[in-house]
Amino acid sequence: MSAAEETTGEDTPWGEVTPEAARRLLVAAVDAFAERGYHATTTRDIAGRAGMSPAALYIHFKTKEELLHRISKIGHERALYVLDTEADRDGTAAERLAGAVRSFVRWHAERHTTARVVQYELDALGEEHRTEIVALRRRSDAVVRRIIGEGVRDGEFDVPDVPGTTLAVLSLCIDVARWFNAQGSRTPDEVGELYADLVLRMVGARTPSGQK
Amino acid sequence: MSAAEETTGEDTPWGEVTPEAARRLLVAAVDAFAERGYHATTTRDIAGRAGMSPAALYIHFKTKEELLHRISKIGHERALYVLDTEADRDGTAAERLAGAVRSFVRWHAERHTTARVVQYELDALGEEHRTEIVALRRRSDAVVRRIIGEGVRDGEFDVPDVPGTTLAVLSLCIDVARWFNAQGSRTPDEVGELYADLVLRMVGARTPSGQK
DNA sequence: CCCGAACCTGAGCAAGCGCTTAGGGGTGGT
DNA sequence: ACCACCCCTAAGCGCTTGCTCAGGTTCGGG
Repeated sequence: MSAAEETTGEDTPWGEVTPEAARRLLVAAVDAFAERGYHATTTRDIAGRAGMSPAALYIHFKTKEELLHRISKIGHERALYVLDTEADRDGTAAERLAGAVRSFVRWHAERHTTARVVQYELDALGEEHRTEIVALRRRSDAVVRRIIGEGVRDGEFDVPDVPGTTLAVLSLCIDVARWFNAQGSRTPDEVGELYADLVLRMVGARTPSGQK
Repeated sequence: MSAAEETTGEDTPWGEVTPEAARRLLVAAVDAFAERGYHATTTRDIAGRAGMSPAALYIHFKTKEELLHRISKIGHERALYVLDTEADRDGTAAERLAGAVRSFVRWHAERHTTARVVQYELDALGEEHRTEIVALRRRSDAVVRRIIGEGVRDGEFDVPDVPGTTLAVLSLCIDVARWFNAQGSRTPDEVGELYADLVLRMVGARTPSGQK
C-alpha cells in the first residue's frame, strides 16, 4: 500500500517504466513485436501505435534493440518471480509443482502478447543482452528442477530422468505463449489447471492434485 | 522401387525439389531462416550460401515468400506423414500413441533446422499460403486426438479433457524444434523415447510402454 | 558452324529501413 | 517577463532491402 516503486509492480502491467511516454512506446512495441515479430516491426510502426512521430522513440530509447531488451528483461523477471513465489510456499513437492505450473502457465496465457516476445524473440537481442537474459532463464530451470528433485528424494514422484522431465515441463509451459489465443475457448485459469494436472501425471505424483 | 516421384521422398531430404539449383537455394534458405528468422534473412544471404548471385534466386522462385511456402508445405507434409504412418499401425492405443510421439519428436529433433522454420515462421506467410498450411496442421491435431479418443473409449487411457490433452501433447512435441540442439547431450532417439514415456503418463496409460 | 534454350550474373532501381538533427512549443520556477 | 527545461516533430541522411533486366556463358542438336 505504498508508492510506485516495488520489486514487481503487480498492479499496472508495465508500471516500472517510468516516463509515461516511454511506457506507451514500450507497450506499443510489445504489441507490434508479438504480432509481426521483432525484425518485421518498424520503428515507425511502434511510434505510430503510440501516437508519436518516429523520432520520439529515440528520445526514450537508444535503439530498437534496447526496447526489446527492456521488454525481455522485465518479462523474464516477472515470469521468474511468479515461478519463485509458488516454489517457495510450504507444502508437498506435488503441491508446489502444481502451483508453480499453474501460475507460470496462467502468466503465459494472460500475458501471452508479452510472453510471445519474451520467449520467441530471444535471439534478436545483441550478444551481451542475450547472455544476460539466458542467465535469467537458467534460474527458471533451476527452480523447477529443484522441486522435481525434492519430490523424487521424498518418494513423492517417480521420475527416471529429472533434467529431461524438467526440460519437458518448462517447454510445455513456455509453448503456451505460442498457441494461446484470447478469443479461444479456454481461459488462462482453465489452461493452468489442466497443465498442472498433466505435469503431476508426468512426474508420477502419487496423489493427484485436486481430489474430488 | 520406381523412379524419382514418390509421395514422400525418404532418401534425400529435399528430393522432390526438382531443378538441382533450386534445391540448393531452398536448402540454403532453410538454414538461413532457421538461424536468423525469415524477416532477418536477406535474399542476398540465401543466394550467397547457395553460391549464386542474388538474381539467380528469382529464376527459380517468384518471391522470397514462395521459398518459405515451399519449405513450409513440404515440411508439414513430411511431419504429417511421419505421424500418420505410426498412427495407422496395428496395436493398442498406447502403442500407437507412443510410436507417434516417438517418431514425431525424433523428426523434430533430427530435422530441427527445417522444423524450426516450419513451426515458427508460419505467420510470415501470405494470407492464402498460411490458410493452406493451417489446414495441414489441423490434420496432425486430428490424428493425435483420434488415438487418444480411442484409448479412452477402450478404457486404456484416463483423460478428463481429450482436446486439451491433445493440444498439450502436440505442443510438447512441436516445442522440441525450439530447444533441440545438435551439440546437446541428447540424441533425437533419446528425446523421442523420453517424450513417448512422458506422454503415456499424461494420458494415464495403464501399461507403461517399455516394461522391464 | 550456328542456333536456340536453359541458366546465371553485374548493375541497379524504387522503396523502406534505423536513426539523426535542427528547431518549435508548452510548462514551471523566479 | 523571462529563461531553462523537457518533449516532441518535420525533414531527411546513408544504407539495405526485395526485386528487375539486359546481356553473357554453356551445351545439345542440326
